[in-house]
Amino acid sequence: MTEKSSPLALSNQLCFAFYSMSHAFGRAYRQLLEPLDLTYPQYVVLIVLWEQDGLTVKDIGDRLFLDSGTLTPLLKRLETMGHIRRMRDREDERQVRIMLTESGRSLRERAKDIPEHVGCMLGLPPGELRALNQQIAELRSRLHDSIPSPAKPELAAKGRSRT
Amino acid sequence: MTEKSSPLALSNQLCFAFYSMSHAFGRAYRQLLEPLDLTYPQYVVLIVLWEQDGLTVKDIGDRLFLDSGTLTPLLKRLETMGHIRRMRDREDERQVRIMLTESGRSLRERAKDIPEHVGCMLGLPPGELRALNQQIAELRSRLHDSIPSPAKPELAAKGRSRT
DNA sequence: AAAAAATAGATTGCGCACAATTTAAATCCC
DNA sequence: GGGATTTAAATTGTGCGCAATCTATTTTTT
Repeated sequence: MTEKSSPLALSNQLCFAFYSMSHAFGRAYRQLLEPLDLTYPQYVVLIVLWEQDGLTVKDIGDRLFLDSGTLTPLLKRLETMGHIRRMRDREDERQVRIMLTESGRSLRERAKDIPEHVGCMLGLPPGELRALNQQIAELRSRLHDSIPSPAKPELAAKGRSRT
Repeated sequence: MTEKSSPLALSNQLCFAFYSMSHAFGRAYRQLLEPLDLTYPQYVVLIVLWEQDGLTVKDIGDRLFLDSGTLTPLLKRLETMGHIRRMRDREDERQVRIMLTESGRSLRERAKDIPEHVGCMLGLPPGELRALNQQIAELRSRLHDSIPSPAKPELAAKGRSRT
């Protein structure tokens, strides 16, 4: 077995393909988001809130597969920038709700061309993009299902019990 | 246009698919690598060195699309753990060469079943895995080609001039 | 030969991402 | 009603990942 065909060869590691591609996306988005003074994770959080305002930190974490250790500092920075407000839920004070401000809402208009920009960079027809998106979402589910973890993403934990 | 079919909808963001999948890989590998006391990026660097010992920091950076700000601290930790040695090149003192120690070489034997483990988690036939790997590598090249950057990965810069 | 330019690696600063732990609030059980 | 358990968010600690800058060395240009 040559080095190139070894299961350990770098070029055979699907994980590295995703790792490096994710960083390449990060670098591409960094330039497109720089005029909005946003980082890529901040932009992703705003996308979630543009779809549905008033979500809790847990809601956002479930959608993005991120935990509160990552989200709390990030949301505090967005609040400092004036794009959101963080408020304890009146009915359940364990929960913090995230509301968009006028400034946060207005960023959506400025961001609306970004996906098309990136689509041009990739040169991927919409049908292929959707197919790849769907394939990756399925693989992600399988990985999530396979990871024994106390803080499992909600949708993976449904219907499953752990011993 | 409904929220779900908007170009800004989270479920339509290929970047988020890669971002979240990369993190899912990280979590999966964390458990498999914990017995070897390695982080995922350290493991990826070792994979490169198992293929070819004695590479420079720049060589490793080119292979992994990482810069020296990321690699230098990581390599120092691997050195502290006793898995590698860092040495200035005798002929060109700008370059630092990375040599595996006996400890670093022996980790390869312990790591050899990890890709199969992950393959089981994904449930992807080898042919599909290779096809996906190749498709992602192609997309990564296109993204790299599209990013105007002073520190462009070497292979993207070949044959291209910038004005 | 000497100055200028380029290259390689290291450092600084900042923003994540995650595991583990802590704090506060809500729910459940006796 | 009160204690035990669970849940949500925050905090602590650590390891990246990147941009910008700095230092040292090599190469190129004058």
